[in-house]
Amino acid sequence: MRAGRPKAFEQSEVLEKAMHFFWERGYCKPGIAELVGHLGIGRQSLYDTFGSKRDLFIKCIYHYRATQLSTVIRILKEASDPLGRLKEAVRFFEALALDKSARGCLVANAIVEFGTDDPEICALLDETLALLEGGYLDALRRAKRLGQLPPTKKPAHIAKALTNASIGMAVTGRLSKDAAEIRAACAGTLAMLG
Amino acid sequence: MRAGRPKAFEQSEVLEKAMHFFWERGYCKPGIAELVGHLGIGRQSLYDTFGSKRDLFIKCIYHYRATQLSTVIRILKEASDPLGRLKEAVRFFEALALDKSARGCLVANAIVEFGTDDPEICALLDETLALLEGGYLDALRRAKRLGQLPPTKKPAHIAKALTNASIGMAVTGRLSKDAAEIRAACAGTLAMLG
DNA sequence: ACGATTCTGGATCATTCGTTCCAAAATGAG
DNA sequence: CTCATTTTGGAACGAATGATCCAGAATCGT
Repeated sequence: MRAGRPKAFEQSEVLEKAMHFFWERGYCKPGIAELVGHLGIGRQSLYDTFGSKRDLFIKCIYHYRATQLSTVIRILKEASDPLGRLKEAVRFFEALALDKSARGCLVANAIVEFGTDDPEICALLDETLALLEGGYLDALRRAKRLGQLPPTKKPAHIAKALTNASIGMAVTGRLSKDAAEIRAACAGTLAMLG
Repeated sequence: MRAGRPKAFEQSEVLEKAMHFFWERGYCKPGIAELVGHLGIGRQSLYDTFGSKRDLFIKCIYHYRATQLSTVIRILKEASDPLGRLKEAVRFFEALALDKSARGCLVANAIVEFGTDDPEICALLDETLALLEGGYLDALRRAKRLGQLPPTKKPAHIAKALTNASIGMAVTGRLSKDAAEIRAACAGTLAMLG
């Protein structure tokens, strides 16, 4: 097997950079030139490796799921102290909103930006959101079984409401608000659990 | 005072159409041609009357505030039964999310789309959100005074959390989800009040 | 050295962007 | 009618869009 010049970059590293780029700058606004400038590879290498801008973006959503969202879900699936895990997860989104870069959440941003006119991406985003909701639901059910949750609360409802509030915090995080305001919103949200 | 051909359109009617257009299609994606096609006036009339695309969008935010957001705030400021008003307001955003057109909320959409790179629009959106939060806070304080709210709940926190959840519902509404799912999320959110 | 593979960036593509210029048509008041 | 004003849309602007082609340099295995 003859072989030529080796790849000068790690595909996964570039994907990581691309994810952070779209996360912060959005999909529609920045052009290819700006994107390439942030990736550290040539324009043609980009098209050869990842296909179109849209293809790359879809790969970034999967990467976001695997590297960012998965950490919240891992927290929620831990066996001990499910109520504590729930608070921890909400605090994760609080941290998102507190972040100075005001990136929000890649998935939430994409939901808004793509609207309904790209069914494939839309379905992918919906599916991604369902993963988070599933994590919440799992922890809520265990919390209820342990008596950590008032018996009147319905896990299915709260799971959806927490997912919803998480998205809200991600969007709120795009405005650069006082840390105190964000913490207050988070504290209010946790009132759902008591 | 000599005068010529009269204006063939009502400025406020065109503004209304423009608002609905940006609401549904976003700001960045659609071009001027598509916009003009929906307004029913000529391209040059658009620039003469409203200035640039960005100028028009800012006017649309004000219009949205005056025609859409104001109805929620009016509900929240009604004197009687503040807890009922709060539920009514949350149900307003539930209706937003249930809407088949999947428009979400113009303000929430704009927050995501503009990120941090347009300080003027950003400040306007922040200010607009504060109006909603103020409405929630007002009703919450009155509810607490009337004993409709558990004394442990802090109106300032809940007001921010409800604002946050409202944004979340607006974003969730951009995905076309089952009505049942949206109603469940809404029901869970209302658990904050009990 | 040779062939194979990859990287890079300039040139180029058609398209679209927001915007401006302009000229013709329309319609009012004096 | 005349003049002022407004509407309309074609033409054009420079800039930017996403994407492709291509040539040259780089770097591997043989």
